[in-house]
Amino acid sequence: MNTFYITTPIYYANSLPHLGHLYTTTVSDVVNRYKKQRGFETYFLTGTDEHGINIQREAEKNKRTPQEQVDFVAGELRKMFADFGLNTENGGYDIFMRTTNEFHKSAAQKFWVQMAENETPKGNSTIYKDFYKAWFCPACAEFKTEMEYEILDGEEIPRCLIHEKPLDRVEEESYFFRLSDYDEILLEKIENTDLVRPESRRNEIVSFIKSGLQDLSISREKKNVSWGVPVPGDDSHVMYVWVDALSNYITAIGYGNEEREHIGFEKFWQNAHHFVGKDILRFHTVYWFSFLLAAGIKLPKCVYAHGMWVDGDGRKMGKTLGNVIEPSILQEHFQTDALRYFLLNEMTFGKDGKFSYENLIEGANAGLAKGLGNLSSRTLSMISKYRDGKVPDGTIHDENFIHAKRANVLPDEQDLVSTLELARDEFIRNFDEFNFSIAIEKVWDVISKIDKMITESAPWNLIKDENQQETLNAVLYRSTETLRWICVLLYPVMPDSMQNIYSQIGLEGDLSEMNPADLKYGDLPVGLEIGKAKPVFPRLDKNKIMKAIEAKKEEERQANEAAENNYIGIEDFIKVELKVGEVLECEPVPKSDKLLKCKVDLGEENPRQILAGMAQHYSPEEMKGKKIVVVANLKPRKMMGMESQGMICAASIGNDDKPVLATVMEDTPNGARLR
RNA sequence: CGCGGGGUGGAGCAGCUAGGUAGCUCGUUGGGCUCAUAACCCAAAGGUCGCAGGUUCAAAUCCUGCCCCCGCAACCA
Repeated sequence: MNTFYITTPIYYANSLPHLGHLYTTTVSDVVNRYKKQRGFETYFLTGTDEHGINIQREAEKNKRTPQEQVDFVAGELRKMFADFGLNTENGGYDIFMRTTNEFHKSAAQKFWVQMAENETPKGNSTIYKDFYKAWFCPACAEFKTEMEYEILDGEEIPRCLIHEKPLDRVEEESYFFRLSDYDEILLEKIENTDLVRPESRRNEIVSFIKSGLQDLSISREKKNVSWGVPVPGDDSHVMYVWVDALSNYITAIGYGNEEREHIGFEKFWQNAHHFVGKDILRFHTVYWFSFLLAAGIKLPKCVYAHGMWVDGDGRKMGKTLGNVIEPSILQEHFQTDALRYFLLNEMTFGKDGKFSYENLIEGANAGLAKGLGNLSSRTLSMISKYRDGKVPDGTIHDENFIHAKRANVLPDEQDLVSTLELARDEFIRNFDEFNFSIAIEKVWDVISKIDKMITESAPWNLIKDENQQETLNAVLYRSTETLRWICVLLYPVMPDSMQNIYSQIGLEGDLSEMNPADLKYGDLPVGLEIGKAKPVFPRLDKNKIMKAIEAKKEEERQANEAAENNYIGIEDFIKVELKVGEVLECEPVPKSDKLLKCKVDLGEENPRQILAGMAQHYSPEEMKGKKIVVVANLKPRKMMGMESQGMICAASIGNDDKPVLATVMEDTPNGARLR
């Protein structure tokens, strides 16, 4: 059996699920189902990339361990995929890959070793150790060359041209991958082939390679980045994302480990397809291909870069603009199949597409409710009404030809058959090329043709005419048979709904196992008892849905506003008692580097004992007699065995938080309150 | 000269690689029909294909120049 391996990117586990994840995984799911129908043994991978400094930081921010952080994000993503029927139980992905899987870590190390053992095409060592001294843009997560940064007048630290932020000077020991030796072989593989698609993206990659490749840093010192896979044979380094993350595509199917061997690395890798967003195409071609070449592993069949969704006005989606499409809202208001149809139909695969809730509602109503759903409904209800719910024989005998012609119906079905066959072949051809929207359009041409046939032949008149009974039968049979074809063709796009219509026709069997290429006109059995007809695609009430969505967005916006701008009300401020005090006595705290012990007069009966962490910057003598500002109602706290009954306010400057005492400009009585 | 995408009837797009009557969806207007999810069918209106040059018998399509719009903090397919 032919095999087919499809992957989404493994999504970086430091952000919550969004439309982008949903889109790529949905498209991959559609292709996976399609290939299964076509008789391929398929394997479908999605998952999360869980290592690296950003995860570490995100974990810190959320007061979690890195493992807890990635468990959380991976869980959220799986939840979303399940909500949209993309999980294994619903016939979706075969593995939710995680780079923190133990089998992956050891296999990724094997991959590293295998690369290191070979020479580059130009006869050099593939991996070498060097010192890294370069300007690094944390935002790009990339080192910048002279061409990629600018030094503004009067500044010493260059700024990234993209982000316009100062760069970090990074100097550390690092393992390097000798990418610069792979330019020729990459061009040979990529240029003039279909390996990277679509063509416009391929050109971009080709010109990137031609502009010169720089060796790639593929490790970080463990003391800086601990959350990663250790470099084999050198515990002081962990792999920097690329080798670790990209190799998941092969470790998941059994490369370099026993746990996944049963999936079959040889079997599936020979027909591997990566679907990625255009923003990460470079990593999946230049880097990934070079790694594979270095390890002596065949390249995948195809890397396809799809476009991005922008909002209805063509702007990028983002939190600041508030135009993000929320998976939870999609889940709440729309059928999954309607969404799948929209995602596949609306975007010319490979280009950017516009997405708004309005577009989705209108698209689903036009294509599904008014189009396919209505066709199914009118066809089946006529069979119920006119033929007792049984599919009639569509043959028109010679003696009735004349009647059929009068009713604008062709006596034989040959015209319809060739239309259907052409549509089927075009559908398959375009689907094979991942031209989803064109493939879908072919089906809608057929829907339109049947709608037209029904209107022109007017079955509601035929039923009244004794001579037209065969004509009516033919119209009904042809419509129903077309509907059956459509179910098979569109199954990958809308699995549940097509199975639903299929059973309403009265047919049994699993569409997932029906090869569209095997469709033959006339396979719909005569006399078949149709099932109960019920609407498959309810018409969406645009006003109602938009109102609900707006209300929810407004609610969220207000919640965000309160949380985001860190304003506090006067009632919060007033809780803090700031008072002027005078340092009466001051001495260092024994065995402490930082603490000074002060007696401070706050105009109260007794002076307070306050410990302040400023010994490295102020001497006891300097402190004595100073008028200072104290937080008077801070909960007392013990430090170095002594109680501190307040806090001395100071500005904090520089990287080492050097304190600068806050004081008052004029003589002020002790105990005066600041407000 | 930062990088990239794009400018085609009211809206969203296809067509551009291999020049030859400008197409699709939605919307609008009028008509038809009633089996159907206020659906379906027919017809009409509506376009200087961003601008200016060039090549050509012929340019939305090829060449040159120009103008305009969008994305490029973080997250991120």
